Order: sequence, then structure tokens, then C-alpha cells
Amino acid sequence: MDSQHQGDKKEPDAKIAKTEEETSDKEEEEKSAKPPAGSSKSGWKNWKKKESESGEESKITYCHWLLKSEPESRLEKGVDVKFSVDDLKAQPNQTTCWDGVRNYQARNFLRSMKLGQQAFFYHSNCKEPGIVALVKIVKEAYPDHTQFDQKDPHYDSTSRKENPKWSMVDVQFVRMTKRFIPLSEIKAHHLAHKADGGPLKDMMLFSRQRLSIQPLTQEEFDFVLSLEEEKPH
DNA sequence: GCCAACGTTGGC
DNA sequence: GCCAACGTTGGC
Repeated sequence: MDSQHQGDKKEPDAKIAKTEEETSDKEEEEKSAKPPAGSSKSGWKNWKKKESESGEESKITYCHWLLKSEPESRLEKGVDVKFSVDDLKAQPNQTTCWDGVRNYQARNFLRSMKLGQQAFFYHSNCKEPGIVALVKIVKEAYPDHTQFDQKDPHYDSTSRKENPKWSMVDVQFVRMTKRFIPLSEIKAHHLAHKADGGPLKDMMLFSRQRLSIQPLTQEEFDFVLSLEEEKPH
């Protein structure tokens, strides 16, 4: 996650194979276009329409995001993957590269992020999951160097330097939310909105619960952000 | 720590 | 191309 490491070029590329050059990108797109198990009806179709039906500029362009990060220590292949909002604030410029994303749908969302867009920083896999801060995109997608680093827990031996599979963006801390916005509270609104058609009725936190990079519509973003003004319950 | 959800892999 | 087995995510 350290943005200052991005100049790292210690990897010897003596044995670059040519075999995969042209195939991998298409394969990835197909994989990412595969309907998720068990949700072949509405969820996937809607997503596909929005994302790729019209080829390039679809009617819905997402402009806000939710980024999950784990604030509590956990070892992955012997490496601690903890990265809390305090860790972000401690980075130079309070900026980090968002590396390690190894899911095609999440990657595609990363690649569609634009400079200056805002995102929620969400603490996951922890005692109190929820939104803690606002961040913004300060560098658009570029190759994730950790995919080529054998010592990195997210090393991908199938990725070629001349056609990298995985991307990352740089994000910068903007501010803490005025209060912690717990998942439980967002979920309660989501359930209510499913019944009354409110703004969180389709929020991806609940329909694609394992996706670590999620888009939010303007309405979703505005509603969730408005919660910071309320008294917690 | 348990386990449901769900993405990925690989045999056929 | 299907689908069972497997691995990971992440709430609880």
C-alpha cells in the first residue's frame, strides 16, 4: 500500500514469455463478464447494462466509491494486511496506492475511477465494520506492481509485465466522517428502503457483499453521507 | 471462531 | 460449458 514504493523495479524480467501476450486481456474480460453464481437474473443483467452494454459511455456513470480495508491485523502468507484509516493518515501526503485487488469486477471498477472522485473508506472484517472517512482518487489506474513481486501476498505468477492483469489507483485522505457510520445502520436503512423504494434499496454493500471496491450512485452517496449529521442510534 | 455467501478452479 | 469442490471474504 505504500505509494512511495511504486518506483520499485527490482524484478528481473529475463524470461518474459511471449505466449500469453494477446490472449490474457480477452480472457480477463470474459471472466469478469461471467455472471456471478446464483444471481443470473436481475442483479447481473442490471450491472451488465450499466457497465458495458453500450460499449463505452453508458447512461450510468458511477462517480462515487466505497473502498474496503481491514483495520485489524491479519496475516496473509505471513504478511500483515492491516490498513486502517490511521495507517492511511500516517502515509506521506496521506496518500496510498490501492494495491492488491485481485477480483476482476473490482479491478474494472478501479479502472473506471476518475481523478478527484470521492470514496468512502470502509473498515471491514473487524469488530465494528463501517465507514470512517472520505478519500479521493488522486491518480487513475496504473499497473499494480505487487502482482510481479514474489514476496507479496498478492503476487500473480500468471501476469505478464507487458500486459499486466491488475491495476491500482492512488487515494488520498480527505477527512474523517463526522462520526463513525456503522454497517448495521446502513443496513437498517437498506432494508427500509427496499420496502419503500428509498435511495439505498440497491446498495451493492448488500447485493455484492464480498466486492471490495464498490460504486455508489450520487443518491446513495448523498444519503449515506447525510447520516453523519444524525445522532447515532 | 463459526459459517454463509460467493468467486474461482478444474474434472468431465 | 456444467457444476462440484475448494478457497476467501467478512459479518456476527
